[in-house]
Formats: sequence, structure tokens, C-alpha cells
Amino acid sequence: MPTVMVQIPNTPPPASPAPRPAPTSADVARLAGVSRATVSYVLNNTSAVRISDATRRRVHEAAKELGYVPHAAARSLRAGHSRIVLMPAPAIPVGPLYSGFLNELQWALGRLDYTVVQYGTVGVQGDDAARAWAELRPVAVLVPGTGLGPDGVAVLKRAGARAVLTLGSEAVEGAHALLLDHEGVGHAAATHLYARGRRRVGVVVPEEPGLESFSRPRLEGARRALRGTDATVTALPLAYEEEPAARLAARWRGLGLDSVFAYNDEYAMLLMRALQDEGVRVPEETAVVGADDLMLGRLLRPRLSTVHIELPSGSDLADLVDRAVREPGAAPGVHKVVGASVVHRDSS
Amino acid sequence: MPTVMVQIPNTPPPASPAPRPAPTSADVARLAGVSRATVSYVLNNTSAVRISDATRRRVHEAAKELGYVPHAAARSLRAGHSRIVLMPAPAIPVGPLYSGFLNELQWALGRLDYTVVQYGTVGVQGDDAARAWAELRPVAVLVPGTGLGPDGVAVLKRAGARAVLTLGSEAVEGAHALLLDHEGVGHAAATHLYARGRRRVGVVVPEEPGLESFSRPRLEGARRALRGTDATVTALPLAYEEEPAARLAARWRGLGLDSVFAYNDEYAMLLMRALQDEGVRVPEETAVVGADDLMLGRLLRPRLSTVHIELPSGSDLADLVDRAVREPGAAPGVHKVVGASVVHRDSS
DNA sequence: TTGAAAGCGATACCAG
DNA sequence: CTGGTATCGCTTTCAA
Repeated sequence: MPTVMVQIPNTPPPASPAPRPAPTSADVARLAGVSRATVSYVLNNTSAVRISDATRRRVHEAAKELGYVPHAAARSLRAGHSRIVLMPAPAIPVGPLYSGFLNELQWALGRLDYTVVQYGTVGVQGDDAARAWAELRPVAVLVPGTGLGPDGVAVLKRAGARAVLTLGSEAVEGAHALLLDHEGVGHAAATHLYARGRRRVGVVVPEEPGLESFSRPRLEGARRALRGTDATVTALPLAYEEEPAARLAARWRGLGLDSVFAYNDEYAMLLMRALQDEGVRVPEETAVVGADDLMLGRLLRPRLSTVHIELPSGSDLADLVDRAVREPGAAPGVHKVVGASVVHRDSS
Repeated sequence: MPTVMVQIPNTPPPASPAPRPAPTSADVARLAGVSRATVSYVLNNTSAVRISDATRRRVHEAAKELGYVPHAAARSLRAGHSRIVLMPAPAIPVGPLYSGFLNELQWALGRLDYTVVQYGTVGVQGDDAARAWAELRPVAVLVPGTGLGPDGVAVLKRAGARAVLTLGSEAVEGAHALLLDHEGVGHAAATHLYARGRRRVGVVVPEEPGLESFSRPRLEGARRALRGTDATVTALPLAYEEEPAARLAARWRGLGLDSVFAYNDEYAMLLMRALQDEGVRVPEETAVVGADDLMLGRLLRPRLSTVHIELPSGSDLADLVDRAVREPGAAPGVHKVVGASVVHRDSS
């Protein structure tokens, strides 16, 4: 659709090549015939000052006519703080469990009048990332997983962050921590398998990068659960592809395992399929347990036993953030999120 | 932990209750014994001006010592523009296909020196959302799905956005469009089923809110493919739960369908399991086709036929954004993303 | 090579 | 009830 541009006298030039600057509150003031201060009072409903209704109307109309939108940067520069809660956007494909949790959290923080910004920090590591985040002067930072050290926390605090929360398996100096207790997940799975009479337990460890901070503690938890018993734990590195799964299944009988905790439901599905294709009977020859309690586990045959993980509700976490922001002096709290419970179905 | 405050001469007060303000470039200048201008030159590597190496070192050291981090808001206020590319964070749980695409895109935009901000806009609709986004003065806005009208585009443009791109099934006045061609997906699936001799085709339509903008065109595409033939298309509303799926399966034979396009692979898995539990043989009695070509389709038995969707690569889209930003005068382009191809496996 | 100062847009104090 | 004005942190032009 070609567009022909014609210059018409006394008409502003076409917006495209020389877009006029965005209207400011000064423009609104001029159009409404009042001062900038008055505009600010009206648009922010400042209660400490009374403005005549006629003036209010004129200001609102002028603002609408110009399509005025306040400039967040200018505002927070003046205010000395923002209402931004910054979260690094997950760099790895994140499951439905976690992404649902993030959405709920966003919604809850939005209700508390925070602006949630997921900052795309791909390829920047550790404290450099913290510096990049600090440039936005967020009022709070919520970091999933590892990757933020005590120095990073200090950088953020010095940049005015009133709360730094980490959401992972270990606490970081100076930050509030939500301990997700992945160890508990592995522990629950292994305990369950042991109770069902299994003694040679495999634990799938995904080879995908970025999952170590979840997978390592899950493996460790399984180890801890069976330490001092007559059972053994074998780590099974596995990439999320059919071919590696088939190779693992092919040498399965040689491994002499009678059960496996497959990291999560998706890996469990992958491995269970490979085992069945190889003729290994589930659960008779090998019991399989997943984690995350996804829908797909209920759709498999046999139905997949899994570890249900009780995440804190988004609103709970939002409240926690809010409290931390309002009381920046308080000692960083460590909140252990327990709630790994086995859902026993047919695969174990 | 009550804190007693004592003013100690020449000593900063305890950091916790009255955190000292973040260091500014003026602080750095003072410590380095130079002017603010010099600090700015050094930290930004301004090439138009030559600073002695000794001064450079002093400035860098001072900055490091104070933990100085520039204030993004002040900077972009002064500059008159930002490098922010804003994307509304998806409000609905998003599949691995799409979330992988988003990550790739973020990475690519990061390489082009843009800051990707996923703005959590839950509960704000249409043009209100656009106003909220405009407050950040993003240089570009990338909106998936529907929900942005021509007015919203205008608001963003007036706030200085040099490019607005929509990513969905229909173009919006004034914005560049990436047409995802969901119709093509439905069309491909239905055509495939017809070619395999099926004549009574069901199409699953998810009941989950927020998916209409995907599901409607997929259904429409199937309708279009079979219009004027002897085949029929039946819409099948379905919630993503076991129970509704079982109910649908229970009345399946009464529906007299010989095939179904199940919206995507996950719904296909859900329905296929319910059908099999009901004794309906797949593909003999009913052929099933999914979409998105997820791993799980390969793990089902029978292996799931699916529609593979060729999304543009993240770098391609990033380049497109970059070009649109650099040439804001150009007429908004409409880029049709074709690439729906059937992967025939065993379920159809 | 470095410094002084203007100004980006919004807000809040203090006068009128 | 409304207007002038200083201020937030940073960049950049102009002088020195």
C-alpha cells in the first residue's frame, strides 16, 4: 500500500519523518491556560490542595486532547524512587508450574500498585547483571535461582532497592530468601521409593544448562534420604531428546536399577516412554517418579507418580515483598517453603 | 531488633533505618577531584573529547569505590529517548514453543543494545494498557495477540515510540504486523485430514480465556479448508481438565466424528487419552491431529500427527524491530509468517 | 584538558 | 485557590 505524501500549507508536516515531541505537562498547562503546578495537582488528585471544578475540567480536557501521558522517568527522578519491582526474565524455558506462579505474582504486585518489570538479562552474568538492574532503581528485586552474590545484593541496595529477595535453594547474604527446598523434593521421592521396597534408585539429572540449581539439590536430597540405608543412588545425566533417552533405556538392564526419580514429570515421560519401548515394565521392573504434578502425568499409562510442590501463592509472595519494602530496616528473613508431598499413582 | 540511634560526629549513621542515598556522578566527581562533566566523559568513553589517562583512572577508581551505578531515568530523561523495547508479559500460561521464541528474541535484542522490558499488565485492558506502557517512553513496543487498537498505537507513537509491532493474526492500523497465520494452521490440519479420507472433522476450541485469538482463527482456517467439500466441521469446546475431556469422550460416538484437530499437542494429548480410555481406537475410528510439534507428541502412542509452526527466528524479528526503529518514516509493513506444515505420524 | 551551566519533565514547597 | 521556582541525576555545549 504505497502512500503519497503531499505538503499542505499551514498543516503540520506528516508525523512520520519528524515526529513532534511527546506533549509535556507544560503543553497541557498552556492549552488549559493554567500553570504546570496546577496540572500536576489535578492529574494526581492531590488532596492537600483544592482546585475549582472548572479548572479541573479544563485540565482534563486539555490532557485528553493532547494525548498527554506522564513521563515515568521524570516522575521517578523527581520522586527519588520508583515502584518498579524488577525480576530477571527466566533465561531457560520455564514450565507451566513456574510460569503460572509468575503470572499470579505479577497480578498480585500490580494490585499493590507496583510495576513489575521482567528485565531480559540474557548473556550478562552475576554482578554485572546486578549493576544493569540497579540502573533502573527498582524499589525491589526478586531473583529466581542462583546467580546473585552478596556483592550483587550490596550493589542493588546501594542503588536504593529497599528489598532484595531470592527465590532458590540457598540464601544469599543480605537478601531475603525464599528457600524452595528442592532437596525436599528429592528427599520425598527417594523416601517414597524406599518405602515401596526399591533399593537401587536412579536419579535423572538434566544436561540442559541452567537447570543445575534445581537438579543438584534434588539429587542431593535423594542421596540424603537414603544415606545410611542399604539403598544406592545413581545419577543419570540425560538430555531432553528422544535419542539420548533411547540410549539410556538400551543400557538400562545393565545398570541394575529398580526405580528412578526422573527430575520432573517431563523427563519422567521421556524416560518412561523409552523404557517401555525397550520392553522394561513400569512399575514392575522399574518404578518411575516425576515431580511438579503436571497434567501430563495423569494422562500417562501407567499414571505417573509425582512429587507435588506447594509453591507459595502469588499474593503471599507479593505481600512479603510489600512488607520488605515498607520495612527496609528489618533483618532479611529466610522463609522455608516446605510442601513437597508425593502423589502416589501407578508408576511406582 | 530495636535500633538506638546516636549521632556520632563525622560518622555516617547506620545504613539500615536511614539508608544514605545512592551515589551520584557528583559524588564520584568529588571523590576523584574532577567535575561532573569529566566523570560523564570518562564513564561513557566519549570519543569527542580527550581525557588524560591519569584522570580516567582516578574516575574509574572513585566510581568503583562508591559502587556508582548510573541512573537510567535521569539519563534517558536528558537524552530524550530510551532504548527500551517493551513487551507486555503474556497473561496466560504460554507454551514452550512460544516462550522459547521470546527468550531468543530477548537475547537478539540485547545484542542490538536494547533493553527488553516485559511489562506485567495484568488486569489492564486495551488503550489503558497502552497508556501505562507509554509512560515508560519505550523506543519500540512489541505486542503479542490482540488487545491493541489503532488508538492505542497512536498513544504509543505520540509518546515517542518509533515502532509498534503486533504479533498476531490480524494487522492493526498504524503498526507493523507480524501475521502469525493461525488460519493456516487450521487449514493445514483440515486439509491433511481430508486427504486421509476423513469427512467429519471435529475442532477442539479451548475454553480457557485468553486463547480465543489463537483458537478462533485456527477453527476458521479448518472451516475454510473444507468449505465446498462434502466434509463437515464441528467445533468442540473443551476445558483443559481430565473430567471435561472424559465427558466429551463419553458422548464421542454420538457425535459421529471420524477425526479431530485438537487445537494443539497438549489438548490433543488430553483428548486422545480420554478417547482411548473410552475404547475409541486412534487412528482407526478417530484420527487426531495436534499442533506446535512439541516433544510430547513424539512420546505418545500412537505418535501424534501435528502441525509444525515455523516461527520467525528471534534474530530476524529483532532485526525487524531495529529497522523499524531506525526508519520510523517507513510505512508499517505487514509480514506474513507462513510455515504451517503437517508432520504426519501415526495418529492420523 | 577541564569546568560551569543549561535543561530534560514532573513535583512540591512557599508566596500571593 | 493558583503560580513561580528549586530540585532530582545526567549529558553536552560553550568557555576557559
